[in-house]
Amino acid sequence: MLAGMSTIAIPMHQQVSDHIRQEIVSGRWSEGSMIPGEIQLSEQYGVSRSTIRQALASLRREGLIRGVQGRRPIVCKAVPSQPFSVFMSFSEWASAIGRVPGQRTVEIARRSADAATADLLHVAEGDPVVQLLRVRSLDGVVTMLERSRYLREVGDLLFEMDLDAGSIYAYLRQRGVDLASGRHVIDAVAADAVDAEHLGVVIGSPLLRARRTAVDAQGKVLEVADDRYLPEQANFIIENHYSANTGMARVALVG
Amino acid sequence: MLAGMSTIAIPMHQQVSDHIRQEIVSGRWSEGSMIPGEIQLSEQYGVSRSTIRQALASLRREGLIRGVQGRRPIVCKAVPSQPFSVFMSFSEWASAIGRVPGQRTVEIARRSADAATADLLHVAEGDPVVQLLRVRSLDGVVTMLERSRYLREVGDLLFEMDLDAGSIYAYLRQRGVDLASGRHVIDAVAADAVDAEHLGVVIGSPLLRARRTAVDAQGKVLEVADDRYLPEQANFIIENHYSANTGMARVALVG
DNA sequence: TAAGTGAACATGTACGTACAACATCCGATT
DNA sequence: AATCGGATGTTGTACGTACATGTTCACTTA
Repeated sequence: MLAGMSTIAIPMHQQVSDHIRQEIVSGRWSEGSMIPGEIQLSEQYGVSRSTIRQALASLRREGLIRGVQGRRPIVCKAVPSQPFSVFMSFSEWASAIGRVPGQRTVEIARRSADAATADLLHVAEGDPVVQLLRVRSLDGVVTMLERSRYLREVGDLLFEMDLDAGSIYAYLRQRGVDLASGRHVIDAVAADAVDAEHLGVVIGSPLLRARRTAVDAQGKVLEVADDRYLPEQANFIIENHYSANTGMARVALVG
Repeated sequence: MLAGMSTIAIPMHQQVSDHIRQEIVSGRWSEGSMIPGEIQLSEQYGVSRSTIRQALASLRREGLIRGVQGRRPIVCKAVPSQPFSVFMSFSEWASAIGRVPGQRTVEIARRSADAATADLLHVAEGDPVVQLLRVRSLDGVVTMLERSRYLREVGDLLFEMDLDAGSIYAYLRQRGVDLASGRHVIDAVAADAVDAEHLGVVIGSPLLRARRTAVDAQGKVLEVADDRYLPEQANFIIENHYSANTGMARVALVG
């Protein structure tokens, strides 16, 4: 039976999927091999087949297994998937890929929101917001220029922090600000004068832009950012599978 | 009741989710509003609550609705997730977002693989591959320049097809070629002479590049492509959540 | 007026049954 | 020997029940 059962109410199907996920990521169930059938799993875990199906549905969504009707599911080959915090935070990302993150804060300021910022942050035009401009590097190599704007109540915390020391994301979480989801809109832009100066390229050079929005559990927008990467230094990978839907889209712009 | 029911076996839950999806994308159920409860839907469609839940689960996965226990689900604002085929195929994508896809084939040729192509397609250098250069448009507006290279056995099928007519992806699937997963590596590049000519921009303009790899169920690489988008016409959106791992990553390049 | 309580409603979890559709393999027939 | 069936195993679909857990709102009470 399940090892980690405790008194707090963790749904059965989640306990099962967690357990199976362990089998997979630990490598005990190797890539490409078939996993036990639904009936066998239901006997093994002592739950109904419906519950097993619910658990397997999660794993399918995550892309860990896939299969077709009539055949037992097989373990997918590893996807280059990064957990939320790694994808949201430059510092945590750098650490996760074994590089040393660096940052130089060009400016931090509290000022009134212009129309565009107000719209993105869902505040009124003229409301105070905290604006941040940072150059970020990997192993000392300049990689990205970050323009962030924070909701005032969140941004004010940043004045108490040593911005060049560590991860803003980790700091905010420690202070009770919990980001729950994020959205990256990715396109390409030509470097403007500010980009050119800080990234060390000529004006007009192609940059990879990720416009980022960070949202808390209640759906309140806490941060919007415009990150511009040197395309030689970093890029984004999206991997998707026939059976597993992932949170990505290609969109067309009107006009 | 359901309008489009027919004799062929489309699962009930899919018919329901298709129907509800229509209500949403058509705007009849407006963004942010609550949708009917599960019980009410089950009476409306004449199916069990289990079936309704299965339908709603799909919509939740696609990001069209969201909700919490005890409260009726609400219609999400716009976009997020697209199914595999929509993300892999330009034509299916265009249709899904309500635009008319267009294409002009500049060249289709069978030639020997150069070193870079051979490496990506996992064939020997000099092996024959099928190479394709197409300009793709939305509603008649030039959007993307596609450079594809196909494994010979797959690419040969394309000579029998009217390339300017429809979706290669759909055609290949019909011919028994089933793509199972894909990978997009996204960055920015400056337009070269070929890009400039076909996309109507000046050399050096920033373009959004997606280097695409399509793989079948056995893990064999069938197609590699270099798609260059006008950043004003299309971009990529990645949405991720604290709890759900999705198949995306930001990577750093060495050297 | 403000806070608290509970009924009504809604979704989440878990069980169960029955049958349909598909894959695989083995044996019989050609 | 090759092909065609059918048995068997497996997942997909659809139904149903029961109870747990969470939200909302109207009404009661302090």
